[in-house]
Amino acid sequence: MNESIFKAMSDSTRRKIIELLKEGPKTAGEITDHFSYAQPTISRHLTVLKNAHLIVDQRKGNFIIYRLNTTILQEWLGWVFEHFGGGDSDEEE
Amino acid sequence: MNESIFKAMSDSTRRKIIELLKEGPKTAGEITDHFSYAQPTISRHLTVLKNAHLIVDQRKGNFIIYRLNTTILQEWLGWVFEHFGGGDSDEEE
DNA sequence: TTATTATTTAGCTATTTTGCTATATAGTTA
DNA sequence: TAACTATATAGCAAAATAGCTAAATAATAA
Repeated sequence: MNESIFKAMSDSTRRKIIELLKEGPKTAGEITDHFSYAQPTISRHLTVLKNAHLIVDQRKGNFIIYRLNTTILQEWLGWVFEHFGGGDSDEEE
Repeated sequence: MNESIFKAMSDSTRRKIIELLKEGPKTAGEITDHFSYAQPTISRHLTVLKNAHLIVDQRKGNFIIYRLNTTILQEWLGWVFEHFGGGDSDEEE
């Protein structure tokens, strides 16, 4: 569950896609245009992000619009901080 | 640079190792004992974490002591938050 | 020096990942 | 219906990952 998010996040192209979608929803084509990879390659990256529930898609005529799933992203950030932030051996004031 | 950290973080065993080391420094053997993987397998995970500079090692006689590199971890958390936290389309108050 | 202990490194296999091209699908337009 | 557009899926190849066992290394102890 978190596992699929970490895996999704471990690829730099996918991280860039997430940053793109922070600006707002975009079609698959618009996303593809930001990269120099073939269209199916980006499509599969989108699938990975979708399987991790980090993004959500919605058909609109011919296009498919992707948008960030803010909730999941925030939850993940929360989890990451809980587990890796604070509470070190050496940092006490 | 960040890439190697994300890759290191994308494996659940390595994340557990980091959580272990948050309790304090441990020898490779102590770390290994927490898992059911063969000792060389854990050793390689430690190498991955070391290459990402998330942990640091120090020989002490026969043993090798691993400790968390708190600085790098904090930096990474900061980066993650900068890039993925806040600033959504939908969340304004 | 030899043996023992803790750990890493080498080398192998199976699986997963990431890219590609070619093809299929869904929707729109003529 | 036929053609066109946007996107996904299939299938392949190369590379990376994660596990294993066996062997090497470094330090200590006898």
